[in-house]
Amino acid sequence: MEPSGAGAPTIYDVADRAGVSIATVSRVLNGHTNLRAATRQRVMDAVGELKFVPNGAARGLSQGLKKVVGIVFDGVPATDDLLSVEEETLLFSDSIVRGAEAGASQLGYSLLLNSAGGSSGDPERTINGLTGKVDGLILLDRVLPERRVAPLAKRIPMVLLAGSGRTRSAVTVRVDNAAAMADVAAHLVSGHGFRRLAFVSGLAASPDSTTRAQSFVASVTELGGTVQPLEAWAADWTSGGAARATRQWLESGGELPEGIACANDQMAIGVMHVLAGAGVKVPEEVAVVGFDDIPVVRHLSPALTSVRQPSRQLGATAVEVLVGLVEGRPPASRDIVLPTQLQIRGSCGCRAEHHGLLSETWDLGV
Amino acid sequence: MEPSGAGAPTIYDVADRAGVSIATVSRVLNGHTNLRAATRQRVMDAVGELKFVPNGAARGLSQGLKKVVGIVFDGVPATDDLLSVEEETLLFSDSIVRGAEAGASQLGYSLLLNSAGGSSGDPERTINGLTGKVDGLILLDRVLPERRVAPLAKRIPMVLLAGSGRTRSAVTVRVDNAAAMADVAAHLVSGHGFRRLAFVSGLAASPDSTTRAQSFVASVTELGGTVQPLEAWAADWTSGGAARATRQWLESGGELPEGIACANDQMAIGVMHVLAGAGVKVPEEVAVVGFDDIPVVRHLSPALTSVRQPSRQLGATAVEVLVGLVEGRPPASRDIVLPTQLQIRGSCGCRAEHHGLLSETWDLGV
DNA sequence: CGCCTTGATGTAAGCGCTTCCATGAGAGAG
DNA sequence: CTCTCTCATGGAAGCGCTTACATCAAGGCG
Repeated sequence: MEPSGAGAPTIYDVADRAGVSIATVSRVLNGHTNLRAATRQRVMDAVGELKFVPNGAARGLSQGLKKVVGIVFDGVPATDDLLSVEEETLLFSDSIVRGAEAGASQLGYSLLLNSAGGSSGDPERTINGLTGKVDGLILLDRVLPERRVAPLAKRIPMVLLAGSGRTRSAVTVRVDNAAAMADVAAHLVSGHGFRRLAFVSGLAASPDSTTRAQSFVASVTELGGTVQPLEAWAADWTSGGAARATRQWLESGGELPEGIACANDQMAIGVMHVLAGAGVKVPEEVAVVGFDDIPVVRHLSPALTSVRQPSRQLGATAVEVLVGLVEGRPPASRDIVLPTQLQIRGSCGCRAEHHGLLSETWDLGV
Repeated sequence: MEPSGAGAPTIYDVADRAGVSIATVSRVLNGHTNLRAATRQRVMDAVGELKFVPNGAARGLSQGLKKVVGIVFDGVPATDDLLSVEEETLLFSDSIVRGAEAGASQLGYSLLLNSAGGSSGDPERTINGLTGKVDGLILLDRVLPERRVAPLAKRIPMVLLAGSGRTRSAVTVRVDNAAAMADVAAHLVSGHGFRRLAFVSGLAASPDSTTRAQSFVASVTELGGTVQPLEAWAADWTSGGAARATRQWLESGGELPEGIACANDQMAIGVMHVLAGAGVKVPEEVAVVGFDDIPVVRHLSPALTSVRQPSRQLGATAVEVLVGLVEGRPPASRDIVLPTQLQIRGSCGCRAEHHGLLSETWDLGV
């Protein structure tokens, strides 16, 4: 095998073989009209015989359009035995990526995958370099602080995925955090009749966390409930952090709320872990609700009630909007919001606990 | 924003600004020696001021090297509510992809992601089109039948991931299925002293399945055990299929083996499901072992003993080899084999069952 | 029956970059 | 002080493709 397709047939070879000019070949390749059927056929034959595939680089150069969009997610440490709870998070971005890939290929684009941050070095350098290889860029939340986004967005079409929606510098595609937490609040307060609630937040710097917190507090209050001080239940997105916060609250004699909503599932798991250790029964004594609906939460006992995000949709939509931007079509909105869905299970008190091998959501298709 | 980076600075702009020729700019950009320090500095300044990023397409065209490799995995139905066991499989290819991405970015390459098959139409067309955009291709097992691989591999550097290793047309990177099953056999026969075993296979057409089956049978036999007829326990990679096979065996009065090894985890889950339904205790009456070590199996009760594959490694290695191929370095071997590791848990009888909220492998880092 | 129109095809420029070759300016040697 | 030789730099070709423009043949019209 020659180093890198040396000797691959070019459009000239096809033209020679078909006895036409390269312009004609290009025309049939691009589906132009105004071509005699016989000519088109001869060209197609030559293409087939030579197994000609147009060189994407040349095409990109001459059209100023590479038909490639990039997606950047936050890198994770490159250990192979990452067996902690946090591994489950990956599924979230992976499934966004799958959605994006599907969307891209449907539009005739390819998806360039890049992680940034983590072990991959300076995210800004990485992203900047990418810029030359793609027509547009999708940034997952948290790969770049918001103020770094603006200058980049000026130079290349860009959409932010799962950002706050408050960024003015780029189009955002995200999930309706506020509505989701309103749902949770409604279910807990109106549905179950709980009044005294708590909210476990992620890092204070994260827009996702603050939005969820604010919306939860607002909704609960409006419905006549109260939320314990957010600071007391502040954590950092990890199960460990949430466990620590929960333990401190209990040990300091804090009153047990009737329901605890968490900004993500990992933290809900941490909370349940500590509660179980302290002999507090879920959901009998306190209800727990998560966010993200990562797969594993269906297998906890009780199974965790959680907010499901349309992650593939998120990815597909982001690509659609981005390609629109690239091709000069303005987006319908600068802030595109997708709906979530509350997955009700046992941890809020809605269903019996599950201790079996498999939960009922597993369809074995037997 | 202009449609697609129109007006982005080019190497000419940089040259003008720095008062040098484009050749010189190109040299400093590519780290050539033989440049006066002052010149280099002026160029770098201009690059910085203009925020110049070289156009990848132009570069690719002129060097005949795009610095992009593609990875093709098998597409899945694009439903967003794919809540079945099979969802967990995704984690396997996703984590290969992550490994590949890491490997690529370390080598200065980018990763082009593509699914083929499934809802994405004719895989061969997809892959063929990709050919023009990349310098080399990684194919995950099962995206293309082996005989279709050869002609493609002739035209572009290619590595097969998780293939049989018997393909002569392309370099293969895979896991040591044979050794893995030998480990399982050894553990069951020599470790636990079982003699009467069974093996649940995947689709007969899959090299992964046949290799695992053969190796298991050979090892068990050599160690003095016996394996029930493979045909009786033949399934199709899915939990439903395995459940069906198990049920049939039991209902037809087949003797319960002392241990059941499965070609993947989904099938192990299906088997355990049926056993539980039939009142057969695992691991007391029969041991069950899986393959892949997907995350969820740690949360079954009993937790499933399974073979862990170094999936990130697999991806990273594939990229390394591929880039070597692209750059003209022949691979160390045409068939690269990575080791697996047997994760011992409760389902083979090694540890107490786990009914708690969390299994002990979950490190909360509290 | 010649002129203008229309449709099919060829010609050539140019996309932004790398790189071979040429050029010119010092610098050391004679 | 002139002659090579070296090193830094510029000139220009060419990578494979698209596309504006030129060309040419055929047909409709007066």
